[in-house]
Amino acid sequence: MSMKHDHSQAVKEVQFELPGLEQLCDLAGLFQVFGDSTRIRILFSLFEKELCVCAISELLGMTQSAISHQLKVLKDNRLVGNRRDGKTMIYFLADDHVRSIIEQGFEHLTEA
Amino acid sequence: MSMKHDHSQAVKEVQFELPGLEQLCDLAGLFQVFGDSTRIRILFSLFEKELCVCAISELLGMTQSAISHQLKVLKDNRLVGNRRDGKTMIYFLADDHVRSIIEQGFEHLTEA
DNA sequence: CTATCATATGATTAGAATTTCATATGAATG
DNA sequence: CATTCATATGAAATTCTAATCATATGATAG
Repeated sequence: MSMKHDHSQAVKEVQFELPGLEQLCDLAGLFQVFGDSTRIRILFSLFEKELCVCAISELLGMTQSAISHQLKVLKDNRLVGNRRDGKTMIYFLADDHVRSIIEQGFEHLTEA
Repeated sequence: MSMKHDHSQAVKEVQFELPGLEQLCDLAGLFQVFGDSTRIRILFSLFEKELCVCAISELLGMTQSAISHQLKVLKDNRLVGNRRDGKTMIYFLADDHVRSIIEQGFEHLTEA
């Protein structure tokens, strides 16, 4: 933790430019939502068209409960929206930012 | 898990367009790396200038060990590179993709 | 070549996160 | 209004993750 050689100058410079801790935690929190294969698969599914919970669980071969829980996470983070249609609940992508974030990630993978 | 109303058509259509499971898992894995506040703070620090392990741990107020462990994760995922300079090890951002991914995330936060 | 500094790493531990299971809610239908 | 379908949710259980602690490695200086 402590150190003998000096870098207080570099530390001060960087510290000055660094965004606040809270903001950086929020950002990490956002990426964390994308950082789960189930949620990523849900988001990709919704790229194509809006879908009900039932269809998503069938599509991904997972239980309705697991999907519902993850949809709640996505909704709490405003990455998806939903509307009721009779008994079923239809989920859709909240906005196109979601697309661009995911596409950036995809590029990083495919170019390396 | 099973369902009475029919959406086999929607499921098939989306299934056709969906990337492979392995690729989606890789993508989730990439975002997971960004999804930790310590790692995000390290990356932001490196936005400004390259830094040694010691400087980063001082900057973030965390132990050298914790920082080293996270730097390893970042390096394994090719988000940072490093070079040795005498006894110290200098870390730097691997490429500008890292910047654009993070900036996309930032925009999503600030616009909502 | 011994001591010291800087970093890396393995194992453990503590805290999170995700799935499962059971059950509750809410809407439609007869 | 009782039943069924679609979804939501709380709690328990299992799996993962990140920080800590102790120690190892690698480089330099004396």
